[in-house]
Amino acid sequence: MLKSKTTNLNHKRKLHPDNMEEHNIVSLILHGCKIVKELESNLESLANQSNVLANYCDEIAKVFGSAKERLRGHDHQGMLDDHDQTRELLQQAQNNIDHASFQEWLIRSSVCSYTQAMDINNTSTHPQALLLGAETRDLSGHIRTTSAHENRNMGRIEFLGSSSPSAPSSSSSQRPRRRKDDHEIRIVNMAAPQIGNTDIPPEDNYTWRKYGQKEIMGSKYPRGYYRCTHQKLYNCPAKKQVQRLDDDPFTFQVMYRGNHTCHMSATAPTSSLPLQAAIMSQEMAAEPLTSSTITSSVAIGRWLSMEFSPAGVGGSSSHGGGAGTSASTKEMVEYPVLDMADAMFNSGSSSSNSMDFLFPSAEGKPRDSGNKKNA
DNA sequence: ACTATTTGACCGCC
DNA sequence: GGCGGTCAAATAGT
Repeated sequence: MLKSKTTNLNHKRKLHPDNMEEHNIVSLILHGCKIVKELESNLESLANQSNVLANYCDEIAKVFGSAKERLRGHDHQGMLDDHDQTRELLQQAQNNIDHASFQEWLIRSSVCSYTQAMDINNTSTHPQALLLGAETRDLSGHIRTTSAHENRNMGRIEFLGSSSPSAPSSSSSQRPRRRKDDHEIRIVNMAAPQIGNTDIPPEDNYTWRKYGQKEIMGSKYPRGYYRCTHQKLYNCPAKKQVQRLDDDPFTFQVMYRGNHTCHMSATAPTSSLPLQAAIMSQEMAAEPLTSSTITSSVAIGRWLSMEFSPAGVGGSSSHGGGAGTSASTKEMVEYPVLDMADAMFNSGSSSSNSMDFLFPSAEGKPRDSGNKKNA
């Protein structure tokens, strides 16, 4: 009857306690950038010293690999939400490194080795999947996705497709309930925040509203039920269920159901950045997204997922609405990466911060009116 | 005042 | 009938 509020769990899910880690990661990236620059400046003189070059490459790969890992483990905690400091630090990185060489490095670097991850043709890629490096394949209606590389179960993603061949007949009850809708189901394992409130499900750059929690038979931990915050406003059907794994309480299993349609809203902010437009179009092809919720980790996930790999992208007809098209394969492949680099380094004259691409302002996020009860 | 979360009840499906 | 998904009143937080 009367609810006893458990206030200790009643924290807002926007808490991002470890700015320190964020700072460390960016510092790591900065360090990597410096090494790249150093290598670049010495490249000619070291051209015949393969050992030294190899050491440089190792170091670069190590530094960025480490940053990558920490980003992947960290972004779920929403670190990129509060990014003024990050923005500033990356701006320093921008000043620290030559534009063209970084573009080239981006293309060649192991940071972009999320390769298999990226399947632009795919039509059901979740941003989180992109971030975690998911590969998707259409298996006759049964789509399954797994992490391209990740030893831990974090990042493992499965696309299960609709599991309800028998659509429920629309109920004639007073409280019509839709059950087992036709939306595809995607399952993602995500690491729990290691710092702060580990009860908080990892961020996935959407805004969710919890509408239920249930003890599940045979499971140690309850399952939380969330729906898109914009469900009411934009009739967005996206939902997710979050549950800790029995054998690994530090991992959440997140089941996504339904695609976000809230980006359709005319109120959703738009971007002027060409790359973001390209990303948007890819996102649109992949999965409806609200531009207001394309936040940095998604952008970075996209970015990191890009690779100079014609095989991976060449056949994509849905590649970038913004990119126009009949460009050579290489151009088409490079376009997103170069564009991203352009976005980063072309200080441009526009007042808009080029870092906005990576760290869009939080103010763009519309707040939802919520489903107020008609008491 | 408004929004988000909690939680018992309700309901559909197996 | 049991389980899981959802509803919605109560309540906490801002």
